[in-house]
Amino acid sequence: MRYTSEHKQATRQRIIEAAGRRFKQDGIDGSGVATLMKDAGLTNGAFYAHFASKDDLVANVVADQLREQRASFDSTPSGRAGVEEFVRRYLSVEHRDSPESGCPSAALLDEIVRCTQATKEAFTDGALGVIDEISAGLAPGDPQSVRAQVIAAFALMIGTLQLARALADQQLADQILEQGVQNTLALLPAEDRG
Amino acid sequence: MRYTSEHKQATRQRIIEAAGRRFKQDGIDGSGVATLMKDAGLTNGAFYAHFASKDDLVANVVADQLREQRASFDSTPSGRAGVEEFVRRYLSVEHRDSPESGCPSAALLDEIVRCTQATKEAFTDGALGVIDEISAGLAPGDPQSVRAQVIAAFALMIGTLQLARALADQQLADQILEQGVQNTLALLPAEDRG
DNA sequence: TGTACATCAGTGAACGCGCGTTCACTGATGTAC
DNA sequence: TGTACATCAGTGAACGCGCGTTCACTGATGTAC
Repeated sequence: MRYTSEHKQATRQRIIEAAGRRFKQDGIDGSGVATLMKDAGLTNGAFYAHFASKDDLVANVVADQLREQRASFDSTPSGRAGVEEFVRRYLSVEHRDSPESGCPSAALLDEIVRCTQATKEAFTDGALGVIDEISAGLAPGDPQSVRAQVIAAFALMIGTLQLARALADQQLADQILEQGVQNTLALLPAEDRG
Repeated sequence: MRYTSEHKQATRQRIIEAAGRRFKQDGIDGSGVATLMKDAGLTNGAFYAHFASKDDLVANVVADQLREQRASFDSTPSGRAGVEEFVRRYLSVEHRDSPESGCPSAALLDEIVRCTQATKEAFTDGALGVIDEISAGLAPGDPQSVRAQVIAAFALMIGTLQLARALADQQLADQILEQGVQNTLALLPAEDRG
């Protein structure tokens, strides 16, 4: 089956996106190459025509996931209102109950810590991209002025979502999400700047 | 080798503590039973005399880790000063660089999400124990009044430590820890109550 | 007190299985003539 | 335009390995007499 180079690129992207969903659902260690390829509608042997190793895929998936998250924020309204909407969606029951289509940091952060240097670098670049995107939304003229607050808000959202997911008591988890929204909004600058 | 029942209990505890360290370093999925037993100075076959399965061990490790964390907080000075000391130690470079002897939530939270119900229940009970211990330290007469703030502070500390560990840029990670201390202290009640 | 026996924590080899990875092969398409 | 050939994305079986788990066995200790 000889195809155009576009075709191969499209397949590669399909593998990366399917792996993103699977990793967030079952963990990186918990997802085998054969399963990932089946998710993408292929057999295991084709994997190494696209990636040098599973570690190589992981780094690409992390980069792609954060690029995607940045893009999703880019399409929300700018300014304080947009950020508030983002925070409420992030700390929603829907997001808590659907990790496979949600934030890669909340689902994978402590596995990423144990990954290769390349993956950690992909995470660093991607996470700073997301943070700068949010900062620019809040303070278009001077994103640096709010960056520390945005990082703190992001850390609080990640920790809150992880806690809400891990708790066996659903009512308590609901409460924690609600409180999380208030606490996160309080950490962010009240008015648009710049 | 017939021993007293104390001996068996001591061995069991040794396995649980060794597994705690190993899990926090290499992840739950990343730690095999044979490795865990070798860490405890035993061979793999003895494992099933102590635990029904690896899942059973995981639930016991999670419970033990949080009990330990609660006890470590119990031994810090009470009141706002003690909590501040706790926060600074939690968000220190030493804690960032030694996950194997650190907070189980920061190292394992998103793996715990994917564990059995028994493990999530062990986490829920243990985490509430830690949170109530901290709350009681801050407001001895009325811990409930500060519980939501303590939960938010805990979530922020977990997210911040995970971010600091995942970032490939160490200088940035250092900054994030420092800012994390300020933000966490700001979330907590300023004065002792009760 | 001294000896024979029962107990059972721990050993270490083995089980089937899924892991990441390799490789000989297939066959639809693009290209050369 | 029609045909022969080269390409190479994808197939599927196989590799050695470590996984979680099982099991026949060992041998130091506590107990019975």
